Amino acid sequence: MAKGITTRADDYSQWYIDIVLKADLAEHSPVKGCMVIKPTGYGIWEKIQQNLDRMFKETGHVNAYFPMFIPESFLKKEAEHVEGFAPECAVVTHAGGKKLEEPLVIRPTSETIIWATYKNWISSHRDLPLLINQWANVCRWEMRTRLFLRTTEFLWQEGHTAHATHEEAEEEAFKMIHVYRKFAESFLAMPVLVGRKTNKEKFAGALHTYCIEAMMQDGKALQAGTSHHLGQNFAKAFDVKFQDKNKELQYVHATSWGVSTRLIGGMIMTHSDDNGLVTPPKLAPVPVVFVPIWRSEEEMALVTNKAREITATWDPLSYRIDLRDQYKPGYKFAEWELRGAPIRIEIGPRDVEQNSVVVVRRDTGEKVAMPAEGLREKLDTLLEDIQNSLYAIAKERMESRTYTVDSYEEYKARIGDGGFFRVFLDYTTPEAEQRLQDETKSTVRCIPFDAPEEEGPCMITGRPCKHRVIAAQSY
RNA sequence: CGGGGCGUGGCGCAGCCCGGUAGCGCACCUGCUUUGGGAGCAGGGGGUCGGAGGUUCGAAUCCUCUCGCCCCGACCA
Repeated sequence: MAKGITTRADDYSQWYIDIVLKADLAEHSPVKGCMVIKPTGYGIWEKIQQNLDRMFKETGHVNAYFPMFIPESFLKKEAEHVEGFAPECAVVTHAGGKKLEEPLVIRPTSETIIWATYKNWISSHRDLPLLINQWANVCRWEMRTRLFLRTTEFLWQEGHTAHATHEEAEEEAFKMIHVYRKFAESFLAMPVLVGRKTNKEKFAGALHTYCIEAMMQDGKALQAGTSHHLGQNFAKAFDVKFQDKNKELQYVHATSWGVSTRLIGGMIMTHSDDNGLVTPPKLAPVPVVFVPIWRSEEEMALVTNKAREITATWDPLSYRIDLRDQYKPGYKFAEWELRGAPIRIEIGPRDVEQNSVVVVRRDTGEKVAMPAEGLREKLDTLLEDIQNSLYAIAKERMESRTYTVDSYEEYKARIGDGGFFRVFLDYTTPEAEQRLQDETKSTVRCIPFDAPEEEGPCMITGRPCKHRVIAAQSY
């Protein structure tokens, strides 16, 4: 067992904290709720950025950057929006040694500053659609924080688009939640449910919110990404109009969508084990690490030269040779395991002699000898196997822990054990949802897109429902 | 905001009850031996104990106030 890591069975929450700290992903900063993301953690974020950014650009979006300071009055322009964010905003009242005329809010999200700007960018239907994304930090003063899952300041991307019609905006919001789904599945190896939030759970200021929800190893749900159809709410608040083909002035239709460093928390809680971090190969900053083994200077030269020879034509970012000589091989094995490197390669004098290496996969611990010839191809296959296997295991877990329940009594009895519950729940008014939250500390996570038509009585109010929703405890 | 915990070399902790001028492990530096699952020995450097005030000949230790962080619950990506 790894040193100093609480087991999941013992205390899941403490296990998570131990992983983050011991795998050297992040540490607490001097300010409450803030964290320093260390190179190992940031390397994962960079992989997330690179791959998502590509997906955004492939779907026609471009990047820009808007400032983090927002005039306080901007926030107040959209009533629902203000209400949603006011309590968690950090406000700058002094700068340059004096009190500011108007306080500046540190962005909790950028809708307001962006729509104030779009007003000047949009005048004709020819300016639409406007498809912009930004990578940024935002700040939300939460009561309770957790490393990566909920920090006072966090990194994210926020897409903000403007469209000529309701239908186009709807299509965009729908398209982007599917980009997130695809990213979660193929890069994070994290299966997700795709669906719509209830009115109670939707973004303040949106017509509706789409989401992807993942299940962590303890059975709790994690909202991993959201996409909002904002309708004309912000266009009206910031007076953003365009002239259509019929020379009519129209308010534009908007969307916004985002994922954050929370994804790293999701990745950890989906795949890691009691020995440390497990990183899906596609997000691993160092997918393959060589640990050379030697007893003398001669052996060191022999072994490291062999490792260099094997990797001569490889992408330098696809592997690392751990040449540190202050640590013994055993220490390095344990350390790379703790840090989640998907594949470790042990290479010592015996291997050099046989022109082979020992390959160890992080997820299963399986250890096999492989010939040095054609190693790269074998590793690529193995990395793919690991990626697929992680996904398959997570998917199996999510499916086996999704239950169909009809009675509220049964729900109350079982919700504490975790899992997703397919239930009839009337979300057309807040009543049932409120009771659910008060009585079971769980919420409706989403109305899945693929929920089949199925009639039944709400398990709380008895009112008729047309399909089931997913309820669960969540992070 | 409520409950719990903590603040002492970089990290983790002991010392506090019964005041006497700071100790242990890890890490770090030097040297030698080691190196296929978290090396060993020897030598060495580094802190005035979260902050302020008070009691006292003397405070990490006692008293008062204060600041901060973490964890658990009520709000949220």
